[in-house]
Amino acid sequence: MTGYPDDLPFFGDEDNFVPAAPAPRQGGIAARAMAARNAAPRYLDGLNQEQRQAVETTEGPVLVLAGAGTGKTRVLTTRIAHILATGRAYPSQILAVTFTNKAAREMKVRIGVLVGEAVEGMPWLGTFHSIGVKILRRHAELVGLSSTFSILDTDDQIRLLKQLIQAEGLDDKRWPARQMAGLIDGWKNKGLAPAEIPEGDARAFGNGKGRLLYQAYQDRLKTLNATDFGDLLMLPIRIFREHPDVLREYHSKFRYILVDEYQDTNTAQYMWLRLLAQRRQADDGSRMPVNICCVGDDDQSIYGWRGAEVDNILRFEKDFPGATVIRLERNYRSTAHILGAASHLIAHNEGRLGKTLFTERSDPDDARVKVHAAWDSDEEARAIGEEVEALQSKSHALNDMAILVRASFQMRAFEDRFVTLGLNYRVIGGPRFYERQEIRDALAYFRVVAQGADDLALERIINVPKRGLGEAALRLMHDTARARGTTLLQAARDLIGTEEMKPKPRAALRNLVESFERWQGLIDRTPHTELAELILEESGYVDMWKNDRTPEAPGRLENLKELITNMESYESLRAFLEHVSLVMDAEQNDEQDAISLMTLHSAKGLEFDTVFLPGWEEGLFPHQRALDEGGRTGLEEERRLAYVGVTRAKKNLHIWFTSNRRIHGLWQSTIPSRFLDELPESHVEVVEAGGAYGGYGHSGYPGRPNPYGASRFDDASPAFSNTYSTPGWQRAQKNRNEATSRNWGSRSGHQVERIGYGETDSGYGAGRGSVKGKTIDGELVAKSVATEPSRFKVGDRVFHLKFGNGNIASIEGNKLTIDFDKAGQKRVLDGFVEPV
DNA sequence: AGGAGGATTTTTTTT
DNA sequence: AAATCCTCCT
Repeated sequence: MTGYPDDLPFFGDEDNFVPAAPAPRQGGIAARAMAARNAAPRYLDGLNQEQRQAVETTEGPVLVLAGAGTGKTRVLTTRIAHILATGRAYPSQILAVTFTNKAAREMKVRIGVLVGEAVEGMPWLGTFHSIGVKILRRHAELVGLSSTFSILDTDDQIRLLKQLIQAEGLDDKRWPARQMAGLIDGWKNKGLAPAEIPEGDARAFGNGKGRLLYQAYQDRLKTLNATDFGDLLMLPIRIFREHPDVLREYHSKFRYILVDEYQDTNTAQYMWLRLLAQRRQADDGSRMPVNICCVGDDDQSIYGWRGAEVDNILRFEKDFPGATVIRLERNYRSTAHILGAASHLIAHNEGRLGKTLFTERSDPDDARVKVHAAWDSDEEARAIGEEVEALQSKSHALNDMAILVRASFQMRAFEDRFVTLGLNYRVIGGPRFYERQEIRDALAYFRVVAQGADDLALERIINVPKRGLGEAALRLMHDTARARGTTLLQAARDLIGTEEMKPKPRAALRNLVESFERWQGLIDRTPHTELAELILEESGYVDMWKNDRTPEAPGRLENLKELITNMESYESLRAFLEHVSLVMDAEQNDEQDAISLMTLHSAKGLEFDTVFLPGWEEGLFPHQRALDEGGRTGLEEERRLAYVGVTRAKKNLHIWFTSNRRIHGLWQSTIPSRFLDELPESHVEVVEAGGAYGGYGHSGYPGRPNPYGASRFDDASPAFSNTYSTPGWQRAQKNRNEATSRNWGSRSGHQVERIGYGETDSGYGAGRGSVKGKTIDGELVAKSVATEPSRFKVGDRVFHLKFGNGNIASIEGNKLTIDFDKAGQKRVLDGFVEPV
């Protein structure tokens, strides 16, 4: 064990923000003594030459280009251990940023192993966001917040924006809050304040009110004493820029900066880093080295859609002149076949820094990458389930296997299958614990108690459980709060003393307000788990679910219990709330043996002996939307995602595609992914259908009954043809086809050869265009309905799929009132009926 | 105010 | 197909 030097003072107190203690001087007696004691530091054992260089080049800017499976995390953790062990810095003087909480956790554990307990003293190891909060809490008043500010989740954010959009007199259908949230997020990722956003962006939303809404949103956040996720990056940047003295504090504090997954940093994160790293002068006027070390792999940049700029990594040497660039190209993870497949695939991308991964493994027994075909997603899940069971019986641990999907909806088929098989599985990053309705409600109660100004939280639970405080009551509270410039809770308090409300809601409101006051009074006197239980009981929230007869109710009560249990490991309600807002994931127990199921995105950084990659079909992977919105860049990002997937596998890799997949409830035939063609034949083996997986599920052939429910491969049923011969749908079809051919026309050579691929016209039309088509359909159909005079006139006889035949009684625009023979009078949209 | 049932939309990936 | 949203009815 290479111990952390005992004689170094421990520096763990995060709140003790003193100017940095001087680091032990290099070459000083103490340092030399330590070096002697650690003559051959064991942590360097087993590193190859490049890795060792990356660990030992502690001074100056360093860029480590680390390909998949080349020991990147090991280098990072060892480097930190090295800095600590050689006495170059105290734990609190190292800033280490990761992207995910998972990665931060793992690094903590691994440094702990290398260095011993000193890792507890690394207060600045975390994600960009968690470190951002820490900085922001310290200096909140500099940006007009108080240090108890709350962090909004996406739900709150959207509700807030919706209010603002409506307040501007805009139609929130035409201008969805979700979209506005996306825009704001994008701007914040670029570090742009409302005044700085491009004019074009500002005009694009809400009849040119984009900028105004953004500003209104920020103002509102300030009065709520709240931030959103983007602010956790933006606001520290603003503080650094506007308060050089604060920035200087951090300059002298952080002696070493390390950044993981540098290829995924967005512009705001980049600015944040540069502000911290690009100091010019030390306090005594001498030039200080910028000890920043960024580790990344341009081939694994998969967060472009979130604003990540691969450019940051390509530009590193310009930003930090004199940087040492170290390449890690020796792969320790995968077989030569898997590595060969991955390299060949990623070589189809342009604009790479270019690395050549190699391995010294060569075992003739290594399996090639296997490509399998299935009829549909059910067969795919069934066959993979079988393969998993077969491996299991050959004593492979489920823990060593993973299924990596492109989109989370794909997970369901596997979950269903594994439940039937009784196979343990673990969903990683799936539907998150803290995003469940009951958990969010409970948290909203806690937020109001802990942060009385949290209007959004109060709004969320004001009528949950039902207390007769509906829209009218809420509107009154809002108006009062706005008129007096107070919080919603204060407005409620004021209102119960007046006659403005009807007696019934007023009593309910009084009851609630008094409860909150009582709970708030208990916050410092009662253990927080106890208080939490008390709140959920007294508010009637628990009873609400106890009385709920839906099948989910018991599960929800379970979740609430688990929530309370989770809270025990935090010291206060506030600490817990902070954790939750940053880490939306509850920790999972990886004790028992289970196969992992997750998206490709959340698989980055992990590895498994056996990996299954289902759903390699055009439109799904590469995803149609990535293609439509990102063009060539989008395609390349998808390819990098495929590369990430392939390189997760150590020994066995199975890739699957199906001929049919259900998209939005409709079966579509699909074309195998172009990425399959980009795999090198020498490393791939195509597993013939038939054999073990042959006879399944080809139930759609005409003449055979389909045991799996309706399928469009059966001859179209009357109901089916009815639905799809409505004029609205036909118009949609026509538009879709036009849109599709436009797409094809504008595409470049690469796709042309694909056309011949899918011989079935349904594969081409339905599979490809459908996603895009739908979006376009929506608009075109809506427009034509709105502007054209109705195709019908009063008295027409029409047919409706659900209600049968009837006569049109009256027409308003595209809405028809129809007297149905059987169903009586109904109002129905024009597109849903057809003339008889 | 609240519920029922019909209409509409949804799914890419995440801190 | 399922979840959410909306409208109308009680």
